[in-house]
Amino acid sequence: MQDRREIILKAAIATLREHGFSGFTQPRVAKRADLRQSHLTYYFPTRLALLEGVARLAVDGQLAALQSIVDLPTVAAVIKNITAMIGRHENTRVLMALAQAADEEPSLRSLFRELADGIVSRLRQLLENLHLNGTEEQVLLIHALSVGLAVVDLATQRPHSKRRVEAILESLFATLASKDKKQ
Amino acid sequence: MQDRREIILKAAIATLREHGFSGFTQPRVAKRADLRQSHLTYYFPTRLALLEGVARLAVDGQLAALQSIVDLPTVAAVIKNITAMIGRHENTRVLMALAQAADEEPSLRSLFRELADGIVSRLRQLLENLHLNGTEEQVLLIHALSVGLAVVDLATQRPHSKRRVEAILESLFATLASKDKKQ
DNA sequence: GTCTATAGATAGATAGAC
DNA sequence: GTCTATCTATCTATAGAC
Repeated sequence: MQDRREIILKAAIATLREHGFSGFTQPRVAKRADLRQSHLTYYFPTRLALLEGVARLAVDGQLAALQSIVDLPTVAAVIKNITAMIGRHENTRVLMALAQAADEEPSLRSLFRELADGIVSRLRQLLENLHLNGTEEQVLLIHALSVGLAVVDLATQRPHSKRRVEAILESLFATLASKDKKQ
Repeated sequence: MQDRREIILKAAIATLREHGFSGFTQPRVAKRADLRQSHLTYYFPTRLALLEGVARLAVDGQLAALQSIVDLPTVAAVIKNITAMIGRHENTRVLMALAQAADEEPSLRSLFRELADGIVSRLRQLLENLHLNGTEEQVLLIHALSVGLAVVDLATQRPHSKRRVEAILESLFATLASKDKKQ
C-alpha cells in the first residue's frame, strides 16, 4: 500500500490532466483518492499546499520524460518524440495549469523556473548529442516553440495537427543542420 | 452612454486581464460593471454566454493589434513590437484563458481557431511586406514561437526577459533573411 | 423589457472527535 | 496522529417583482 500522501498526489495530477486548472478542486481530488475533502486537508492544509505538491511531481515527471528524448540517436527520432509529447493534451493541460499557478503564486513561480531551466539545459545537451551546435538563442527558441505548439494544438484540436507540428520541427532542424554545415 | 452589454463585456475582459481564467466569475464582472450579478445574467444568461461574448471581443482586439504590426516597414520595428506584445502579461492572460476555454468548450474552440488562422494569415502578409519569403512552416513557427514566448514569459516573470525575447526573435529573423539571400 | 431577491450547488478551511 | 462533521464564503441560475 502506498503512502497516503502519494496516493493523493497521484489523484491530484490525474484531476489536473482531465479537468485542467479550473477543474482542480479539493473535493474532486479527494473523491478520486477515496477520502473526504476534510481529510485531504489534513495532509495538505491548503489548496496551495496541494498545488505545490502536485507541481513538484509534474516538474520531475516532465524533466524525466524529456531526458529520455535527449539520448535518442537521430534527428528523426527526436522530432517524432517531441511531436508525440506536444500532442499529449493531458500533459499540456498540466503544464498550462502550472504556468497559470506560477503567474498567481510566487512559490510556484520558482518551481516553474526550475522546469524551464531544466528543459533548456536538456535541449542544449540534445543538440550537442546530435552534433548540432546551436546558439543559446536557438535552444531557447526550441523550448518556446514547443510550448507554443502544444498550447495551440490543445486549443485548436485540429484533425491533422500532428503532421503540421512535425513539418514545422523538421523545417527548423533542417535550418539548424544547414547552418552547421556552413561553419 | 454605452450600451449596457458593451459595458459588461469591457468589465469582463478587464476581469480576465487581471485575474485570469480561474478568477473570471460573474460576481466579479458584475461588480466591475456596477450592477448585480443577477442582473448580469439577464444580458448573459450563462457563464458560457458571457465567455463567448468576451472571447469574440478578445479575438477581434488581438487581430487588430497584430494588424498594426503587419504594416511596419522594417524588421527591427516588427521585432520591437512583437516583443512588446509578448511582454504584455494581461494580454497573455486573456489569450491563455481563451485557450483553456477552447479546450473545454467546442463553441469557443471555433473562435480560437479563427484567432489562430487570423494570426497566421497576418504573419504571412507581414513576411511578404518585409520581402522575406517564408515557407508556410516558417509562418506557423513564428506564430507558435510567439505564443510559447508569451506563456513562458508570463509564468517565469524574469527580470530581463525582454532582452531574451528580442534576441530570440532577432536570431530567427536573421535566419530568414540569410535564407532569402541564398535563393 | 429591466432588474432583484433568493435558491441551490460547490468551494475551501476549521474545530474538534476518536 | 488520523479522520470527520460542520461552518462560512462564493459561485451560478431561476423565479418572479416592477
